[in-house]
Amino acid sequence: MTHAPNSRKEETRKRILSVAARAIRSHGYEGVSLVEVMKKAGLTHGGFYAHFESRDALLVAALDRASRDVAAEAALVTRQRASTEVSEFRCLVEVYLAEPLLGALESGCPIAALAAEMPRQSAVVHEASVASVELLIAAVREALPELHRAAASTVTASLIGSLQLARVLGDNPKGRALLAAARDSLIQRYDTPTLTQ
Amino acid sequence: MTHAPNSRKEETRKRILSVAARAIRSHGYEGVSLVEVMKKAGLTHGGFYAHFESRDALLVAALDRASRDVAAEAALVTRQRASTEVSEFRCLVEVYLAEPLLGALESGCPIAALAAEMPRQSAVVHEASVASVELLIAAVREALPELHRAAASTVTASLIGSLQLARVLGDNPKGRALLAAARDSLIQRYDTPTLTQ
DNA sequence: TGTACATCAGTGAACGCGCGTTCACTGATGTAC
DNA sequence: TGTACATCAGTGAACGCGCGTTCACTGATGTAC
Repeated sequence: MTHAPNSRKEETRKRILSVAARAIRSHGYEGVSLVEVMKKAGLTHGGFYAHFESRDALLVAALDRASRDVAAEAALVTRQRASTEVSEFRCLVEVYLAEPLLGALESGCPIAALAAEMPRQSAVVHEASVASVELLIAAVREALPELHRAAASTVTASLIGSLQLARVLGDNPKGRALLAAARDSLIQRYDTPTLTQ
Repeated sequence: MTHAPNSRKEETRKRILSVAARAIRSHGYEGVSLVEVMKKAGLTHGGFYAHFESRDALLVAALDRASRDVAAEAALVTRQRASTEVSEFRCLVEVYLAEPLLGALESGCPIAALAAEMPRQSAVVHEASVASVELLIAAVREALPELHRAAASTVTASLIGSLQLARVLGDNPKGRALLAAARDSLIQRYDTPTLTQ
């Protein structure tokens, strides 16, 4: 019945963070409103500074949270399919460019949602953004067959660019076709056994 | 000495539009401030509505202007090199992923700067954005060797994704390396004579 | 078990600021005669 | 050429609004005895 100290506060903080991790993806760094985030977390805005030092601190934590969530989902799908013949790279591409993401801006990779805003953020937010881009490139490198690991940054760029363009076209046949073409192209080109050309 | 009617006003409008075409790229749709745009055009903010019906109307016109500027530059470079052996596709890639763009957010393709914001804009701005994405894909298709035209949307996604990621890394060796890798990868894969594989 | 008190998560009013938009106006330009 | 007037591009004050941040407070939770 006794809780660890700070347990209730900690839960509230997690709730705020979870709302914020969705908000940065659906509205962008600059579109996030503290009042809205707190409201969606079931609180009034005044309590915010008991949990985060500043708006920037929230953006940094939310980016981290969103990145971890996407990485965890990719890892989960990969593990689930480990027994089949589906490669790690194919799993990554299919998670990253999954069709439901077209209509769910609050889900999916935060870098696809935020890349263009990253260079103009404050130093802390920019630095966290750079780190998160480098982590994504490293994750893509790990998932690629050894033969193609040098292409990691190019593949990452294709992933985020394709998701963005498909979302602009919309959750409709045009957007879905663009997404499918991107998946096919990446898998055909890079999902080859290590030793063949 | 006599000017055509509206000539002075027309010039002012062009000046505002030119400032706005840079502003949407350096600050995003949502980061554009009318007060700032007017100030940079050498005017006070009150006069804005004599030139544009609304903020949205400016965003639409600025996107159009920026898109045309980039297309014109690509066409110019292609024409300048027409006598050499450099292909149209290679010119496009080199203009689109040119190194000086790393430190010049106000230049370059507006879609790289705005893609993630496009799905959440008002109907008019979103529609203009979709049209501009489709125009870019069509331009890429035209520039590609015939053999590879089916890959137009995938190539476009690589272009915008690469420019964005390189800009996040910054105007430094890391950003330049990413950009160079993207150029090399695209040229190596797609800039092949029509009939060879 | 029951009362008294300390802790602390969350509330809501207030602040100064920049935004998009409106509008009465000023003053320079260009026309009429 | 010179004066009187109309046009119209641009000015600047004002509006209502939502923002990030601060802070005195309330009221529920948990501890001491």
